[in-house]
Amino acid sequence: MSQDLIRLTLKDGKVLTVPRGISAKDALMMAGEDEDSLIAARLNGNLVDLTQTVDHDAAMEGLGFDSEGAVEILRHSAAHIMAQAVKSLFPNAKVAIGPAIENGFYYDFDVERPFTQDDLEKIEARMREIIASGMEFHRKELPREEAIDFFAERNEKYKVELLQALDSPWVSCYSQGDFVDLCRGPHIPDTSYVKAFKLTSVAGAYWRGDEHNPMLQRIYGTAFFNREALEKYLHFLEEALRRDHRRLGRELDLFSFSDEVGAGMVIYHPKGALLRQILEAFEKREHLRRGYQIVMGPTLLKTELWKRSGHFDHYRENMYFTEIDGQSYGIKPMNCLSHMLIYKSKIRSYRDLPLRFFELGTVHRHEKSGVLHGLLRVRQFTQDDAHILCMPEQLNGEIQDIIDFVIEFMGIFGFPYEMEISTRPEKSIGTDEDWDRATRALVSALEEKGMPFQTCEGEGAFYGPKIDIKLKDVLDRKWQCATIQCDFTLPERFDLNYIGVDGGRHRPVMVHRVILGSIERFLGVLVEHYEGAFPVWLAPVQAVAVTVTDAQADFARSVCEELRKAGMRVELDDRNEKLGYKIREAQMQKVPYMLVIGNREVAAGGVCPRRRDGTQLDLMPVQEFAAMVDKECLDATMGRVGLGII
RNA sequence: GCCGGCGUAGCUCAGUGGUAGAGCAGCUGAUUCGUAAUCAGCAGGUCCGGGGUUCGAAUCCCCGCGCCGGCUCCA
Repeated sequence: MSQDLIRLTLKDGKVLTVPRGISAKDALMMAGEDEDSLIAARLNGNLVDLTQTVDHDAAMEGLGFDSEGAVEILRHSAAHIMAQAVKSLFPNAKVAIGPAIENGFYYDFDVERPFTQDDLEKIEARMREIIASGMEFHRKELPREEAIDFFAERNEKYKVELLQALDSPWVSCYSQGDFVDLCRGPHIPDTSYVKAFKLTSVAGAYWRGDEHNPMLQRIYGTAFFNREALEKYLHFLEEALRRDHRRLGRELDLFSFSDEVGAGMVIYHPKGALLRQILEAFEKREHLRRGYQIVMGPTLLKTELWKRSGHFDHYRENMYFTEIDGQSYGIKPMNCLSHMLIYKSKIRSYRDLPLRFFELGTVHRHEKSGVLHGLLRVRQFTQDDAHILCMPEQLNGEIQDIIDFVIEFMGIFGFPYEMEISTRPEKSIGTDEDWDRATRALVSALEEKGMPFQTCEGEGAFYGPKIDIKLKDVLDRKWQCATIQCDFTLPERFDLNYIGVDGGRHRPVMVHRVILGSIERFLGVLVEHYEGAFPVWLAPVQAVAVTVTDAQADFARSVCEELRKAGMRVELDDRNEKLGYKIREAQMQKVPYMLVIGNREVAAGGVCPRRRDGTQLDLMPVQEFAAMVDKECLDATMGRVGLGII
């Protein structure tokens, strides 16, 4: 083969012989790719610009609009365009970093005054000009020192700082028009590829995320290859807004917050409290079925005890303290302490293990004011918390049981989920042997269950490795709820032990775990997931009886009474309003069943249920309706919950 | 905690220095009606709290509380 030819292996396995030094774009066009749909290329697995020249044999693949990673390249380029616009409007602005993120991009700027909404509009307008002019992105490689001089000259101290932290002697910069930015690339060929974008918000953000650093101004935006995709995304945002649990919580009269009470404290109204009671009743039954014992500990415990557990040293900032009779007490931020004391209340034998203590434990954590968010981030919340104390050889089985528990619950609520194992972090306690054994127990439990999982190296708690379960709601948003954590410190600090078969004392292994996590957060997620239209087994009000006129009130009352006796949660709407009005209201309250009661029903002595989705069922006796709803509840919960759980 | 925005009737919001408003919800009355809003009338406010500027503050300034969007933190 001639020296001037190289061989490119294409995605479909075909080999293309091309001149050495050809651009990625020309090579891909020779391979039959459509110029208009290409935005970048993959060379030996690495993303590169279309203008990249190829000097050696390689594997090559074109990146089209729909390819994985394509939209990230677009968004990153959009961030550059935004930075160019900002620099042209605010020449004194210093640029920091501007990556693509999930659903969009951002760029951080150091500016004299924060951006306003007006500024965003001006920036958007300038971006549109830049996009319309179709400026090409040019890559330039230069020695790092040269780049430092370049940016230092332009007073771009953040870029200089970034460059100084880099190891490589050569770096790359990209320019479009007069704007030059330090960047690894790749980028879209020219600015006109950004067919649809929007700047969404502006917020303060610390340089490198560290609160000791200066605060920069971050502008968020998003970009797409076509207008429809942007519209779809904006529609998704609207959808999320409609499902917002804070709004639905008010509209459905579930809960509220009050500035007189204080930030981050939930007030449950009757329907919200009922919903929570249903969840809790369900949980208690499920834990008892699985051999957990329900326990209850106090809210206030002496500070001395928090010192012994290590919470005082490691978690004090988040705790509330008070003084009673000259004694310092701390309000519990976790439930483990009394569980430790229950374990220690008598001598334990290996025959007693495993012990599984379950508590719907209400804890207080002093979260920073800026992070509070509806039910999802509060200062007082209740965990479905349990601590399992077992022999090391029982650990694997216990973990498997918990995983089964989680899987079953996620199935009942209709959530897909992902699992992650987090391993030993740098700052941690315990022997290597402990960590290995516990980590292996977690990994093998997941493997034996055939569960796929991700590994997050060094992300474990300082006291032990953990499995986190992230559920995904109907809008594909991820929420952390369940977590399974091994703990080497507490059994040690509280000197827990059991008498083994050999008659000697041994240290039990401890597992902290929650299934729903915080009941508050889980409720918030549930509200958003179902958009407030709870499945009938969870709905605080399962049916509303609606009279057509006053004449049916007595019969309607007797229907409600009968249904209540059967365990149904039912309300009566006998107000002097037109039927349509009452139906509309029940519909907006998302009640699963409406029982319209007019003269026909009175005469027949039965009900004609109407489902929330508008389907109309035939006349049936009241008892038959109750049996039907009971079955519906049981079917949705794998036979666990019927009528009358509360 | 930090940056920015915001706080007016139960809810959604108008009102930018000169007598606090609308729609929905509520109450009263009429209407007694068959599957997503009947009509009329009435009532409803420490304009988040405190301080200041001003002849006069919902409106301007300061402090605090709370909410929203982020950052950060998350044993």
